[in-house]
Order: sequence, then structure tokens, then C-alpha cells
Amino acid sequence: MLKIATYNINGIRSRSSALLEWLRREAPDIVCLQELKAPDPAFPADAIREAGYGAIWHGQVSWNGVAILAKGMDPIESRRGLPGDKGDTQSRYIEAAAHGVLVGCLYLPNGNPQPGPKFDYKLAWFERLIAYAAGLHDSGHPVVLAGDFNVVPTDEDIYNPKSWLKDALLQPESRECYRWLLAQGWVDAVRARYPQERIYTFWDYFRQHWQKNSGLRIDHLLLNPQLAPRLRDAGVDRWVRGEPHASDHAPVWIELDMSAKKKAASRGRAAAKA
DNA sequence: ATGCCTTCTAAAAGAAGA
Repeated sequence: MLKIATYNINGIRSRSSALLEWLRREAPDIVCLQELKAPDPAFPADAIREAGYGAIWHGQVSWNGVAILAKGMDPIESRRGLPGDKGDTQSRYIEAAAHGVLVGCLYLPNGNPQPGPKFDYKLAWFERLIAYAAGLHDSGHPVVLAGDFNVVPTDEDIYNPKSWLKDALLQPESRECYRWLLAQGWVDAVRARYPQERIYTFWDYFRQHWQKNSGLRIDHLLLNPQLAPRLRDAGVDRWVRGEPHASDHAPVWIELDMSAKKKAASRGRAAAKA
């Protein structure tokens, strides 16, 4: 099984030991990280390499920052930065090939407060993502789009929408963008695996929301048609959120069966017998 | 309507997160 995870780490420097412990215990094959909150030279590449992972990263002072890790290999970078706005200097997208899949790692703008310029930027960024993702979807390659989308897709993805109704994460425009993206044919892997369950990936630091399990599902892994049939399992590593000094997000993961198709495999066995 | 809590920056409070 190929295990792919996404984790908004909320500061790579203050969370590097947590990252290493999680890598050691869960051993994902590919990891997408968001919110490094550090410039490129501060990325703990040596410690990550000692843990058995190659990495590429696109940092930024104070905010944003994304990275892709791959177990036992260096990810082959195919893009950094989303196309469509050369004036956009925020580090929010990085993409690489690793272990036979193409991985887009994204950190979609939060968009608060709304309305306002930050919300406009969120929607504009989302529209650029939708435009670019169409090509990825149709590329014929196995592609996963993973990251912090900063969208609560439906009211089933939050403990109680009432106190978040004015938040950028729940706005109809944000949700509409997410639906438009899925309408290209992407499969929301966690929701596909658990159609009915209440699943959260983020619990804010306020009001003991973690202790009360008052969470939101905003970190997603989307699969294109080459990968969706291979989905076998998905989950959230909630134990990471319960550790001392944890990020406000927990890692989200999927497992894909990347073995050859059954028809091809049976043909292979038949050929071997003959 | 705002703060709640946390990180980062930078040296004290402020911005940003979601």
C-alpha cells in the first residue's frame, strides 16, 4: 500500500520533533506539509533526511510555506507556485512526482475576514487552482491534490456551523469553488471512504475545542480517475493533535493499492503458467 | 461584536491563523 498524508504543521521549527515522531510511528510514503512559517534555510532538511525522507520545500518568512516529503527518495519537483498570477508571492503550492504518483501540495488562503481583500484573494486563488487542476485531472497521470483547502465542504464537516456562519471557511462562495473543483471528477478520498462519519482534521486552540472534539474537516486529499479506484483506506492521525504543543491540525492520510490491475496480473499469471 | 490560544517577528505589542 502507498500511504500519502497531508499535515498542516503550523510552524516547522516549533514542530520538528512532533513531525519526526509522527514519521517514525506512521511511516507515510509521501507527506504534504503546509504552514511551514519559516524561510527556506530554516527547513530541517538534515533531520528529515536522517529520518529516511527526501524533501522539497518552498518556504516564506512568517507565513505560508509548503513541502513534500518522500520516503527513501528525493521528490522530483514539477512545479512551485500556482500559475495565473505572477504577482502572487505567497508560498502556497508545490508539486512533485514520487513513488509513481504526481502530488500537488497546496495551502489555500484562509480568507478571513470576509468580505474583504483577503476573501477576494482566497476566491481568486481558488479559481486559479480550479483552472490548473483541470489539466492535472485530465493528464492521464495518477494525481493526488492534497493539503489545507481552508474549506468546510458541508455542514456535516463541522461540529456546529452556527458560530462559524460568517467565517470564510463556510461561505457559499468557498463551498461552491470546492464543488466546482470536485465536479471536474476529483474524489474527496476521506469522504468517499467514510460517507456518513463525522470526521475532523482541525480543532482550534480556543475554548477547549480539542477536548470537546469541536472540529472542522478542512484538510483534504483529492484523487483523479487514475487513482480513485485504488483507494483502500483513509483516516486522521488524531493522536498527533493530542500531543503537548501540537499543531491545531492533525495529519490526514490515505492508502492506495498501487499493484498492477487484476486483469493484467491474472494475465501475467496465466502467461507464467503457459 | 469580540475574545478565546498559538506562532512568528522582534524586542512590545501586533499580525495572522481559522
